[in-house]
Amino acid sequence: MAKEYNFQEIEQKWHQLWTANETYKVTEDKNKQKFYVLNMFPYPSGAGLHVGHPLGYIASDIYSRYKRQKGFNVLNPMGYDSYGLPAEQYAIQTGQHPEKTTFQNIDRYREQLDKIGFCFDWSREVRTCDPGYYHWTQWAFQKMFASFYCLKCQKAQPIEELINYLNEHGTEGLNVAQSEELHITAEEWKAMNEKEQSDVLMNYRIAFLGETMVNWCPKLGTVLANDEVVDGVSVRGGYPVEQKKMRQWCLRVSAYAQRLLDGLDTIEWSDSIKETQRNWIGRSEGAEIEFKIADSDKSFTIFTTRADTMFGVTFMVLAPENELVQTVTTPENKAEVEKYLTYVKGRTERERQIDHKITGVFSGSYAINPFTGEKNPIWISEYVLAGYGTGAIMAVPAHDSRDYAFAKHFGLPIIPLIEGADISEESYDAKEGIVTNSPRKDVTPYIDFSLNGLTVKEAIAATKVYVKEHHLGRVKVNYRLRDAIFSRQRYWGEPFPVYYKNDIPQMIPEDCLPIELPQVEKFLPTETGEPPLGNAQIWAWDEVNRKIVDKNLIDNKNVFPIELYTMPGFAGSSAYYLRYMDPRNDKALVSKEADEYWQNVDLYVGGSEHATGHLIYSRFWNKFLYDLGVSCKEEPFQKLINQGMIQGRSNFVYRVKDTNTFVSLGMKNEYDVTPIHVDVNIVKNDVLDIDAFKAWRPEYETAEFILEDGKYICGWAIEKMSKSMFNVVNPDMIVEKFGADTLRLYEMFLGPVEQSKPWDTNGIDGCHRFLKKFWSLFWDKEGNLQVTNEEPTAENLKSLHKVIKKVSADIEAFSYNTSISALMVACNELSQQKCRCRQIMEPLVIIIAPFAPHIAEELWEALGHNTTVCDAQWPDYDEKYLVESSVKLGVQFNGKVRFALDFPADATPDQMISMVKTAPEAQKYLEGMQIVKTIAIPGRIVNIVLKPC
RNA sequence: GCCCAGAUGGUGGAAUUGGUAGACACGAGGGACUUAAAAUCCCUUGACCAUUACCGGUCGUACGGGUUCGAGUCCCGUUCCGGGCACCA
Repeated sequence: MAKEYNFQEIEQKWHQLWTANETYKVTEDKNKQKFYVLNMFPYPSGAGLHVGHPLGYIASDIYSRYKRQKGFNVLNPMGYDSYGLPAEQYAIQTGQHPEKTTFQNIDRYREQLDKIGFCFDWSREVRTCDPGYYHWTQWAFQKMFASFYCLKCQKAQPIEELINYLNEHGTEGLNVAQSEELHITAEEWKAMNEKEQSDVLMNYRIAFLGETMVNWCPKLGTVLANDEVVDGVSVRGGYPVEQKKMRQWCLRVSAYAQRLLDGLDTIEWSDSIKETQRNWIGRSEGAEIEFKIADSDKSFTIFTTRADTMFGVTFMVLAPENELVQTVTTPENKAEVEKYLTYVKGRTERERQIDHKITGVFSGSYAINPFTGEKNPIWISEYVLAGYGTGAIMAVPAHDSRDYAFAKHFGLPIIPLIEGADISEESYDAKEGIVTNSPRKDVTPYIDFSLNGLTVKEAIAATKVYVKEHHLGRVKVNYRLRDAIFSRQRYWGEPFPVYYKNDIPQMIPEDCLPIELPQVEKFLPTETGEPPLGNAQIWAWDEVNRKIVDKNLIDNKNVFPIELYTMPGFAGSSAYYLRYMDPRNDKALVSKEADEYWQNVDLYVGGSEHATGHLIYSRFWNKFLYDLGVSCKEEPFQKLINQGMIQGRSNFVYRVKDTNTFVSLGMKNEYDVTPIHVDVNIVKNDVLDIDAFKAWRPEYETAEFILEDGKYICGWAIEKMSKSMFNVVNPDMIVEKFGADTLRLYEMFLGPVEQSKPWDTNGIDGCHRFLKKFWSLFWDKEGNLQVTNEEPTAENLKSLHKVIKKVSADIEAFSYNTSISALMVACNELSQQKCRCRQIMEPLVIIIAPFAPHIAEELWEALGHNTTVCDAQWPDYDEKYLVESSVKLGVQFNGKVRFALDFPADATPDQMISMVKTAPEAQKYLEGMQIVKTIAIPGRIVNIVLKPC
């Protein structure tokens, strides 16, 4: 009896040994080059790990193991993003503390992860809900509170510096990131009381309390960040979201907009994700130009990217929320304007986003074009957004499609400014062409400024210069990137280390951190509408004794209320990669030594759905820590691989209407049938297990079947993986049936890691079969190791070196499916060659180890090694074994292959051509023809171009 | 509407980046072993034509053009699918 591949025994054995020997524990080792591999840590949901999770983990595990064998000191940690809404929602429903369910879920995740054989260093595990961890989330928040962003030095600076500046100069000449432009003299600043000064500083702090329009989700009872809202509904739960003005903690992410944009050029991420981030940041260069309101001493500023179209402005538009609306509305128009504002208020964000109705109202006032002196009517319309630019625009209907639609609808004039542009049907928006009508001599015969004859691009530049020189406005860069709303009205999140003294927020001293999440009985908001933390009794700060005390002790002297908000989900996930470097440090987020050794993440693996959330926030967070000198690298994730989504592959059975008879796929068109989802776990290769089906549901017990070829073939469709479609595949079942090594191999063999693909177990047998074949290479019929010390043949060496070359290159390129193919080929070749030389087999075990570590360890041990295969050195290939003495090439005439010919490997192009000319097979093609041209590339191609004589 | 990435057998996918398209695997068909099943092994498998057999031929990488001795790969246009952004001035 041959020795069987008993994967269950093997895998269990090695899991135990790995744990016992701490095989995957890493320490900072200055003698070795570091390599940091990181997976986006999971949120431990109640549903457990599904087959989509391991995809990325396996890919990065292979890379980690490979790098380790290449001699790198590899950090490959894992942890849990363990604060979040689902656990809290579950707590509200069942009364179970979210910590309890979260920990249960974590245990289940760990169990599932362990089965797959990852090389995580679990001694470095972090959990975002652990006080030892969120200590540093709170700490970073306090640092942001204590900082402002200097635009001149493009860096976060201590707020004290700003205070000093205000003391000396007021806001005069201040070039910093701010919520709004303030004009305060040093004297005014110094005359302010504490509360007023605090409010002024909020305008500059990187973490600040802001009265802003927020996305309020009534159903979830909390505010949401922009990336948590899609199409006017919450990403989690899909509940409606409305705009509401609220006082919230915010992070001044927008201050870093330019650095976030520039940094993209220094990192190796996919073009599509960089593009997504660029869109999200939304940089646009333009100018702010001031328009005076006619018959008034007031004026307002608009933002435009098309300064060249100043001569085509025919009206102005204010956003309905713009503060100037009241000012510009004349008494005669007041009633109409009020009516319109009421209409706009009644429209939800979602409605405004979905249908773009052309609506608006004339305010009665006019604005004076600073170039031409023309009076343009000021309109109010919802198509202008309050949150972007200045909330006011100059309308150039000839060259902006929205202005055009508005002008047509309300019968406003349209003046073309570009030569040859046809604007009879639609506006000409392209930034191309030659400018004309600028100025129009009939309107402004006196102006000494002309754009006529310039291209649009030249005209934009010329206008900006003119605006600057004549103090009509300023050149301005706008970003769409908004500041992040940083507070949530929820329980299960990091508490803010903040208390309120006379309504002025104060930071709890750094040495008193962390402020631990208090226990509460109920997880819902309080009866008075306070956030859930309002239910906590022991939740007040005693300033004198420096500790948390009972709320009843609140007085106005030294006990104060603590912030009731908690931090959002992205707080904990924004700097976790730094914490893994030094996870148990209670003196700092990360020690200087650990940070300088591990630097940043070399390879980050995770889903692309985080492109505008986590991947922006953590870049921002890291840049801030970089400014502080905590992180030595400006970008946290050097290379990013986005694993594709795993979709579900659903199966259907077809029930004949009004019967309990099911008809096989091939004949369903002959009947009137209803497709019904069937559990994919009772279908194999689209063939239904009829007995299992009958047992699946009581109503199918008596089911009858119309078969084809004695089988019931199911239909299939690619759909989202979901319980209701019975297409969820759990990795545990695969591990049980085929082993972790097969699962690993198969998930990688499915296709490129970055591609989304349906989960389809149809091919899993092939991978399992390969492992069995591989296993049997090592054992003879009696179950003894058949590896010998024979000298390998040239053929053996060639097979081995070919596969080493291919697999090394493919792993570096994350092309795991092709490396597995190469391993399969090598296995077949060596099996055919009946190769059993140790010199061949040992390297083979080493290169299969990243993919199938359990079987590799077992064989490595059988080969007589008492070290782990993880530390076996990755073999180098030698080109000399791959060189052919002769190469068979197709000989082409006029680009068509006619016959094959053997060429010496070192033949020169000329020699190749003369060989072809003299080859007997060639004569019938050469006859009566003359050679026009010859092309020969050694090892590649030989082609002779002929034409008749 | 704008931007990005794609389209290759019955299926998942290869193709050294311009050099014999379809590696590898699944599925399917045929065969061997077996009382039988499982497992294992061998052969066939892009389409069409030709053929007793051998040797062959034509067409083929979404569609239409182009560059080239030669195009899945490069260029122009079209269609379709996926992703992102979207009254962003």
